[in-house]
Amino acid sequence: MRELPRADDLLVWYDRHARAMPWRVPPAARQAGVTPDPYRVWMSEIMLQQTTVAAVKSYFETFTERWPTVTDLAGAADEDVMAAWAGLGYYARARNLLKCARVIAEDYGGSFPREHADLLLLPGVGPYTAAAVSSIAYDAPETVLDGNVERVMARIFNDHTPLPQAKPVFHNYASSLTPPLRPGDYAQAVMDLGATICTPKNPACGLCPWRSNCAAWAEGTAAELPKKMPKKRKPTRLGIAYLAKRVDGAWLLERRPDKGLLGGMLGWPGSDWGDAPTEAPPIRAQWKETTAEARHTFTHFHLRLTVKTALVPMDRAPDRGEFVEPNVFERDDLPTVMRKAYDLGKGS
DNA sequence: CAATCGTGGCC
DNA sequence: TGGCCAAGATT
Repeated sequence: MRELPRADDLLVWYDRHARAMPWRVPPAARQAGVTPDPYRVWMSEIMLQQTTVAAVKSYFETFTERWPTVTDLAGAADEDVMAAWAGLGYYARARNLLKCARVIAEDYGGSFPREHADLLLLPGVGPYTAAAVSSIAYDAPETVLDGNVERVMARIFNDHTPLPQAKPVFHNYASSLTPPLRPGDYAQAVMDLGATICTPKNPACGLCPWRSNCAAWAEGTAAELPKKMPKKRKPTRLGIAYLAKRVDGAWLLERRPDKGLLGGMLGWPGSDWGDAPTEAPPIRAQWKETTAEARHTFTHFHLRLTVKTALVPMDRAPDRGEFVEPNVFERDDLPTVMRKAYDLGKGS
């Protein structure tokens, strides 16, 4: 009978191999008494939802330099936060980030609650993030269950139950391994293990501190776990984006509604996105079609965006959207799909 | 509760 | 190229 893996063995590994990250207090400093800033822990966890560490780093630096405290962030203008988030994706996170900051500033006197149950009530904070903030920021013995931990548990216990069905069971596995001492470092250690050793493809089992306790290693099934439900294939949708440039260089843009795809972000006025998009120019003009189209893949569909451009006189009012002066317009305030359309149409 | 919600890197 | 994957939450 194989023994359960011990948290201590992982912590020893973590003390040696913890990756340096802008939001992380390294294990040595932590054990010397340095405590993490809950605001930075929360900020990083929101940004890291379904997003790679590499993609998050520069955004985290920008946000925390521009808004050093949750009170600063609470006082920011919506459009500034959305623009700063542009390119990172899943824009509901940015809207909820700001909502949450305002709740913390107004209802909690600027300090984050410690309890998992209280954190769970905050906008944009779900079971994972509540456990992450509670454990990492306050060293509470909560169990984090993210994609890394799911993979590690599936392998340690050689459980072939497909996700997401297996989630509750995997949480029980993870909970049974969570230690009362250094739970914050432990939470980060399991995730680091999943990110660097117990990887989705070609896991480096030879370097794993838990190898001798891993059922999948013993059975040779590590690489095929965790099992997942088959995914649907993505349909392709078509659309038209209208890039109107006024003779002074101002661009015609539109703020998208808060709900739905790219909610709250700036974008080019456009058609619907579907099988046969209907023409919907936002202003009367001589529209020209660019030769290439913008291709972009969202979570659940492919988009092929036809870009049309026009030059319009100063005195012509648009039916939709607002002109943004050239000294105010920033390409990088746009979500990626809109940047692609801009890159195709900016020269015309 | 299954569907929705971005993007970039990797193979 | 296209599917997979990443420190998930919301409805």
